[in-house]
Amino acid sequence: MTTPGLRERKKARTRWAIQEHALRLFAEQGYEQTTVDQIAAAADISPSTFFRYFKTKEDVVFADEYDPLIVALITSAPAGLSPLEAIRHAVVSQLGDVTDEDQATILARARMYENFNGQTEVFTAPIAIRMGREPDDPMVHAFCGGVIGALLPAIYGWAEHDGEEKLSVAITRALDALAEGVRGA
Amino acid sequence: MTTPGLRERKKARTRWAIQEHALRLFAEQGYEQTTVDQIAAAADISPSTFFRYFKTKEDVVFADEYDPLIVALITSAPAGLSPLEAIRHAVVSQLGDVTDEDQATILARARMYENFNGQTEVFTAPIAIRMGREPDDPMVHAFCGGVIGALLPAIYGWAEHDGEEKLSVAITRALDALAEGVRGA
Amino acid sequence: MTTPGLRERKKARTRWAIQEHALRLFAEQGYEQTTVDQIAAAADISPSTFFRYFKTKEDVVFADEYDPLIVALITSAPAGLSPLEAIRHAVVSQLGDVTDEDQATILARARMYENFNGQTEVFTAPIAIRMGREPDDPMVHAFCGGVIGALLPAIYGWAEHDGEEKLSVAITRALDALAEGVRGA
Amino acid sequence: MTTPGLRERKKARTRWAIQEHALRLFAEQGYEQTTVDQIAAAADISPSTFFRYFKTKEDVVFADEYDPLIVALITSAPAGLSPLEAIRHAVVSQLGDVTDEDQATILARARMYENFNGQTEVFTAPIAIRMGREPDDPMVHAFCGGVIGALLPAIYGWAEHDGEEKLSVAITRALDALAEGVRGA
DNA sequence: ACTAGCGGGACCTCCCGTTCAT
DNA sequence: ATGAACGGGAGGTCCCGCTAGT
Repeated sequence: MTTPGLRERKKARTRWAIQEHALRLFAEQGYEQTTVDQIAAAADISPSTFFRYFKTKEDVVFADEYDPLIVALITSAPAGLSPLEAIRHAVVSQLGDVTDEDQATILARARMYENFNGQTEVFTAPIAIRMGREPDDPMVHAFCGGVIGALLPAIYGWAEHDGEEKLSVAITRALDALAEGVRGA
Repeated sequence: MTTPGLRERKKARTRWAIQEHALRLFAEQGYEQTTVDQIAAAADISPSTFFRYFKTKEDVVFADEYDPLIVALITSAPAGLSPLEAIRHAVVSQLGDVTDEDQATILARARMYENFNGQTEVFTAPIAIRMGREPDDPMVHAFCGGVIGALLPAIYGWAEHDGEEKLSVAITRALDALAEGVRGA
Repeated sequence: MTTPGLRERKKARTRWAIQEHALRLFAEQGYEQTTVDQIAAAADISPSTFFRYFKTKEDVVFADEYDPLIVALITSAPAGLSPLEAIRHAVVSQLGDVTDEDQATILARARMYENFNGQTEVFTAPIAIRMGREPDDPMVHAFCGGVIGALLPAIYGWAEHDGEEKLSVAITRALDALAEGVRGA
Repeated sequence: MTTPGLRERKKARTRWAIQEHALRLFAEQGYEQTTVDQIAAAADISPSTFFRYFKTKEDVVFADEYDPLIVALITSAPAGLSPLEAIRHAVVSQLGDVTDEDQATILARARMYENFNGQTEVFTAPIAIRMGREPDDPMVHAFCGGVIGALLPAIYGWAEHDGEEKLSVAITRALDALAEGVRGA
């Protein structure tokens, strides 16, 4: 078992170059506005090579080799922490020393979130009132985003099982799970 | 106050037909697999008419006239409820008597959530262990979805303001907001 | 024979409104970038009404009621003038008191000329050298534009008659005609 | 200096085939009446390949590799010739042995000139009278085309500089430039 | 009658899979 | 085996003719 050969190193470099340029372009121009051809040109490879390294354009954003780190951090968080605290611990730990490239990745991912932004207003507007805050307060967005994030997989799971149980049951369970995870059961 | 005239009624009928068939097809074949031409054919209109009513294919899913109802329900929820409980109250109320069309809309929206599913595993896997549940337990997904939902707007807002404050601060605040909203401050 | 009825006046006003807004939009955004729908919206009519007044989008630019004036001016120019001088006389006379609307029309027409600009370089570059001027000197462009303008109908006429005579003959005649008209024979 | 390789040769052949068939179809059916799909079918390629080689449909007509020849011919024309004579010399030289393909290109380009034909009548009608010729005499068209060709860039340049000087000044200069170039100053 | 709306079709861009030359 | 070129097909925009409501 020798040190990774020249081929492997070159492959890694190519992969890194693609991601690097793709994320930069996404940040500069937006995800939809950036074409695979542009990325390929920037990384000085052919478009087909792009697809050799990443199955789809989306994969550039979501292929992340740092994910295992988060997994490890959550797993190894102190046992007394609630799930929410464990995640906070892990995320904040990892993001403490975020490099420039990581920033680009994060930004690119976040940009893709724009697509989903539209429907949050349904919740943010009335909730802002209830919380006594402005409708564009980050805390309102965070909370409403969290609720929606909890609802979506519930609805999706319900839809997949085609109504075996009532939707309201699934939703109630999801929001309970959110509360439980936050509180620490 | 006259009757809305044939023109308006026809327009409304067309719009409804497009949405109806689009959502049905999305449910049957998936969103990506359904083409605008298919929708147009099913609704018995021309593809260009489709784009007259909805600027993009996505818009069919996210144009929802029932949203105001949710807003009203949250606003009018009993004052003592925490934000989370208020939302639960509103959502469950509205979904109590969900019609078939609503179901289709809900399902279609949820299907689009698939795109975002990829990254939840980062959290679900280790959290499932901490919660003593299976990795595909709906409650694990609900909680992790909620956390991600809270994180995304925080990250996005941070990216937009280009690092005025540390990312870890923004994230901490977001998770606190989630906790506060859940608990009821 | 009464004064033009209300209907006629309204029609004239509509026509004027269309042209007015169209030319304004062309000037602001460019011809290609302006859609008929935008023009219709600006003039507060429906797109189909637009086509009732102007057969095509192009026609807005080229429908010009002041053309007869130029014809009259050229015809009535002093007899001793060469053709070129007669045209100069007519054009300069009319353009002496150019209104704002006329300016818009002129500008719009000229913008459409952009499409033809590409091929002038073939002549301007070497001719600039021969004339001892810069390649973007207005006089170089004027002369080369003139030559091309004289060549095109010659070529086109030749193509239409499908080579009854040699192309070089047609071209020679065209350039001679240009010289003759300029000099005044 | 190696042979260009199969790849390059094939590429050149494809490009040539597209242009060949496109120009033929333009000549047969007119430019507007010919669709890109038809051209692609005739050249036995896919429509998307068409757009790989030419950014727009128009580009097929205006992409011309023979232009450098004209430049060279004008540049190397005898020093004593007036600009007009130099151009005549160059054009007639090149068109002396015009191949069939060249003919097609020329014809196609000239056909596109049709779009601009409309406004020449303003000049041709009265000028024909002054020149003592028929209104459709080729020489009348050549001369008037030349004048318009000279006027257009002047107007366009004037519009671009937004009226720094009077339009009549720009026009006078343009017509002077035409005269000067024709006469040989 | 006048005009709003729809149909049809062209243009052009993009993504991604596949084929074929090197 | 690597990668350049191509194919196929969808999305989205625009123009303009035609149908049919007011």
